[in-house]
Amino acid sequence: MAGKREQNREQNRLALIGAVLDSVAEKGISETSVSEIIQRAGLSRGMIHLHFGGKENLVQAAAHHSSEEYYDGLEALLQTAGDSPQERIEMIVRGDLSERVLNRRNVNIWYAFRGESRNRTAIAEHSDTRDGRLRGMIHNAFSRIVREAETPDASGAARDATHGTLALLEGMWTDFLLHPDRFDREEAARIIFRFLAAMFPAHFALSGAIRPQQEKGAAPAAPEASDS
Amino acid sequence: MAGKREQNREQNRLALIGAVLDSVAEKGISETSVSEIIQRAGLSRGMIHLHFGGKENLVQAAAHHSSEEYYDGLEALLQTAGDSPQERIEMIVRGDLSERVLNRRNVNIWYAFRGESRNRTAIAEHSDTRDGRLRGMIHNAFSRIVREAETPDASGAARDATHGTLALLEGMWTDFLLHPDRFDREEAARIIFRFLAAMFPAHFALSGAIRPQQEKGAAPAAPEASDS
DNA sequence: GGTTTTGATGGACGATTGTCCATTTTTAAT
DNA sequence: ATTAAAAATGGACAATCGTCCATCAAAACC
Repeated sequence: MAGKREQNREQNRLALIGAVLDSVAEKGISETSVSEIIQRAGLSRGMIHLHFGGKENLVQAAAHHSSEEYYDGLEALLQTAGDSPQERIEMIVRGDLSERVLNRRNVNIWYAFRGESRNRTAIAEHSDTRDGRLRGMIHNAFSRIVREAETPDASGAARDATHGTLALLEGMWTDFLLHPDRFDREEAARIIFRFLAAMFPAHFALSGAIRPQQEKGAAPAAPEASDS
Repeated sequence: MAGKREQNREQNRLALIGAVLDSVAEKGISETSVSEIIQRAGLSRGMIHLHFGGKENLVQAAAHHSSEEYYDGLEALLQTAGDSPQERIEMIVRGDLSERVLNRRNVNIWYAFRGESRNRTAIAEHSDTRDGRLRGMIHNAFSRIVREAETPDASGAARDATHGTLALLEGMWTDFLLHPDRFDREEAARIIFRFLAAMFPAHFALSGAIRPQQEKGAAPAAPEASDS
């Protein structure tokens, strides 16, 4: 019953948001003008003001939307993971490095917004939200690992492991941003697990699936389906 | 000697570059207009076209300048470091996290340029150059460490340690970008060394001042039934 | 001191920016 | 079928963008 009226309305809202994200991913923020947006969305000039009250709010909504998409993808993956903390961490790491989450489009959008987040308050939240939610997921898992392991200074160890894992993931994203061609997802995951295995050998040494053989075997480079 | 003519010329060139960097750090790239730049530099409108041929080239020169500054700072620090590879790595890490290098101004500039680097070729080089040079420094040190330690698969270990350390540093920078207030340099360094100590206990265990907890006790009997 | 040379100035210029509204079109209600 | 309401249109508009050049000021040379 949604009403054709409201249905179209929402559809156009999403078209505008999608157009912003496409343009930001492809041309960058500075070249994402109102003209560019409405052309991509195939809508008229006034729609931005009508639906969002201005370009600024639209960009903010697009940032929020992108953030939600990122989390939906990650949490969907997490639901398919087992209950053990090491399984959850492994799923988070592999999910965060998977092609669905870590691809040219998302990385470009993410870093474009970050670069401008200084001024745009609402966009900074976008990054903060991600950080906060992801941190919570990882920290929960490490807390359990550390508790089981009866580590001295458990809370500190969990905190440091969380902070370190997040930093590693961030670094890998940056790596992908700067070298999308030569980026290797398997290598990125292997390195993270190598660090984790060194810190928690009982939990990650085997599950990490670290292959000692890293002769630069002609691993079939990921197809790298750079969209857009 | 220098000629008052040429002296002023160079001085104005630098004033323009400095104005761009100040503006980018403070207001972001999108708000760094020609008017903004010449106002900060206290020069006339035509200077940009005269000295750089256009705004685009000026911004590019500013990115290059910022990159050089970063490296000068880091290499100056490195000269005061000892010869041992662990000393050099520790100096790089602490230098990269020091207030002289990692501060709001630099981080804002760095990420602002990164966010737009997709389009601006020359700015992408700026990031690449940093990456290439820094990677070389770190990799050299790890190669020596790994060689001394007679690690199996030495080259792979050095490569992974380099990649991981770089990713950790990048992640810490991102952390600073998003939370400059609550960022803790000591904590960041401690976490990195904690990871390194876990990987190379003989080299970093003591200098890190944190005892790695990886030594499993006599009665570890992992409570986890599944693969540990 | 006069002349040449070059750096520096600031306004003119067309292009493009984002906002806003009078108008038209479409859907829902009567 | 008619009316009321809402959504969509596209152009007008002032403001701002970056470029460029005619003009001016001053350092360098003779």
